[in-house]
Amino acid sequence: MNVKFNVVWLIMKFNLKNTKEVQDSIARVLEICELNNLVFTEIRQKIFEIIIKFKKPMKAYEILDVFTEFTGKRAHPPTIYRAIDFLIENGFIHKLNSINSYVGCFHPKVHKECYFLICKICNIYKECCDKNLTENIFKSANKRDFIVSNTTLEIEGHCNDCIQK
Amino acid sequence: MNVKFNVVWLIMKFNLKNTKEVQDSIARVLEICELNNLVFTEIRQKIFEIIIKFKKPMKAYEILDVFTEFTGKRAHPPTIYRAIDFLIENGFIHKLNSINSYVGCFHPKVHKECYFLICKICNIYKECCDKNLTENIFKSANKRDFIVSNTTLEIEGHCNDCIQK
DNA sequence: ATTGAAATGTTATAACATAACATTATACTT
DNA sequence: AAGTATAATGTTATGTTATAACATTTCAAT
Repeated sequence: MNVKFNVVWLIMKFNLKNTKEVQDSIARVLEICELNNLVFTEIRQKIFEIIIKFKKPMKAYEILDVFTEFTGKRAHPPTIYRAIDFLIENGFIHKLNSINSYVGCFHPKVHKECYFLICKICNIYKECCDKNLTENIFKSANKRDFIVSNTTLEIEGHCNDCIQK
Repeated sequence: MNVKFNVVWLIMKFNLKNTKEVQDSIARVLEICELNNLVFTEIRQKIFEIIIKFKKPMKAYEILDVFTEFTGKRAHPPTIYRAIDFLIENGFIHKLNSINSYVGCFHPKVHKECYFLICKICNIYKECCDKNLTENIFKSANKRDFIVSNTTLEIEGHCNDCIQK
């Protein structure tokens, strides 16, 4: 499938804009890399930027297309997936398993567990932390003699904006 | 990849045994189909049986191989995926998005939302209902002006048996 | 300068899933 | 019972998501 037109359209539409939120997240990531001696290469930066600025969950091959578009040179899937691995590993982005997509993290390293609201209509997502809920999940699992290493909580439904319309 | 040996080995090992739990679930599903005029065809039954008796999350192509093995005639992916769709739609099985696998439901239609514990070591899963937790999730989402249509909660970690060892 | 580890480039293919259309089964009407 | 509409299945091909494997480059530490 030729996703190109679609992606270009989306880039134009959202222009990968630098909101305050996005800038803060990027600054925070740079800081974390500095502090932890993580090699935040050109490729990893570009890919992180694309994901965080896109504001919607991105498919790996969408990222690939936008990346290629941006840098001018043809990239291959492993390039994207390697960067994705790095970014997930360090908590800079998250994968939404229920829709095979990737989203930027707006408070990297601050939280251990968060969950996601995904609007089925506008496709926008929201990253949420709820300490109480997280504790509740751990407790529920522990009660069943289970040691939690990582959780996936994804909630699909309709966001407020789309309900209004 | 030739998954055949592996699957045969697994069938022999677990023998797709009819535990009380499995029997109850099958009986319950038959009942639900009866009540709701659902067409529970041979194919759908066989595939449901394989999944529920397997006791571990199954990949679609594993199901395909076991199904082919069982029925003696070569099946194609759409056959499996169609049955999977039917079974999920009616709440007889669930998909674990985080590991692209399918698991049988041990209390079909009784619950609306449940969550899953997946042991990283032995690969066994446990389907759990926690009314309190479910309510908590809904509340947390509603607080953020979000109307929930469906949730995915998958918890990876270590089960008690594997911790003991 | 040398070298060793990490990152990237490149090709190929594995793993997961569905589109599209042909055929068969079923159950409902007349 | 024959006709017919709908659902289910068969079949081929292909779309989508992700990784293996090996070659090359980069870059910091000695």
